[in-house]
Amino acid sequence: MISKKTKYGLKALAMLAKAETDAPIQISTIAKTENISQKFLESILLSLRKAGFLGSKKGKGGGYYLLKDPRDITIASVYRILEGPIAMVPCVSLNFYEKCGDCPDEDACGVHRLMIQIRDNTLAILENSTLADFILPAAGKQ
Amino acid sequence: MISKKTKYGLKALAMLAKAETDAPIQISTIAKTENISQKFLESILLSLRKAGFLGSKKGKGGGYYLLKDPRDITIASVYRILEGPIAMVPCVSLNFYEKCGDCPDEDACGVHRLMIQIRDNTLAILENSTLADFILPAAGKQ
DNA sequence: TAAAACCCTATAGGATTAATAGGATAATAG
DNA sequence: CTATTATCCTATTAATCCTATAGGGTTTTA
Repeated sequence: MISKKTKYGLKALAMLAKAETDAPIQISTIAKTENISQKFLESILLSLRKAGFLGSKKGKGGGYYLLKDPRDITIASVYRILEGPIAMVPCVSLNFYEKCGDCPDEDACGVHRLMIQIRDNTLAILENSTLADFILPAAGKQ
Repeated sequence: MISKKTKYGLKALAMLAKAETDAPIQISTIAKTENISQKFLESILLSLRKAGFLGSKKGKGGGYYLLKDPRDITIASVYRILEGPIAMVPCVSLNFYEKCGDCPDEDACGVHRLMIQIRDNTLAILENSTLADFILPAAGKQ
């Protein structure tokens, strides 16, 4: 299960991607449309901006806008920013690796081997899904 | 990321599957071998027994043992018992469905559609992985 | 210069996780 | 029959994480 933070982040990104305009959209607009607590959404969009997905404009007429083509924003990359590791256990994470406290020998650990398989399969899905998949009706990929 | 509960449960099941004997193995033995808090492991094995995966024997010479063939215990089923839903959001969960608080129309929600795809792909992996995959060296499936 | 809108930090309440404690119950060995 | 072994079960706790809120600061535009 992903956190609401990640879910809200994805919904916000989807809305920005659908907009198809370069004009910034305000936090309050997104919050109302998607039924998200505005203050909570603020912190989420801030993270996404610092991660390089979003640009922002301050002052009257300001707001947030996408910096990249939706096809170049993978779900995997958003997931890592908002949710953290994609792997099920730290000892098989590529980007957030941590050694197991228990388990002296990773190569001898059956759980470890299985988790690597699951990680690779999951990654294949998340790396191949992009924001663009939100917009189009669920047709095949181009 | 899965909880330690699920990870410990999988390690314990893997150890029981490897044992290849009908003789019960004691909690203390599993806890020491796998470096798991014994009391914590107790509650985990209890859940797995109630779920029908394990049998137990009390008293001297007692312990836990597998009730099924390792090939008939899918990772998905263990995951659901110890961790909960496999889906990333409740509104696409098959076994633990819950309607979104936000999001009035599920069919119109881009996140919803994507999460269904991810769920189906993840399920395909977890339903096709079994305890038996822990035992054999990572060779191809039979 | 006033209003709009993002920027940033802190914090609080609640839920969940991980572990511990302590005993009750059942089975076996001698 | 009794002592020992080992599971069974409930309750509690400490720590962490999640979600949300508060409250102002800063920048931009009209």
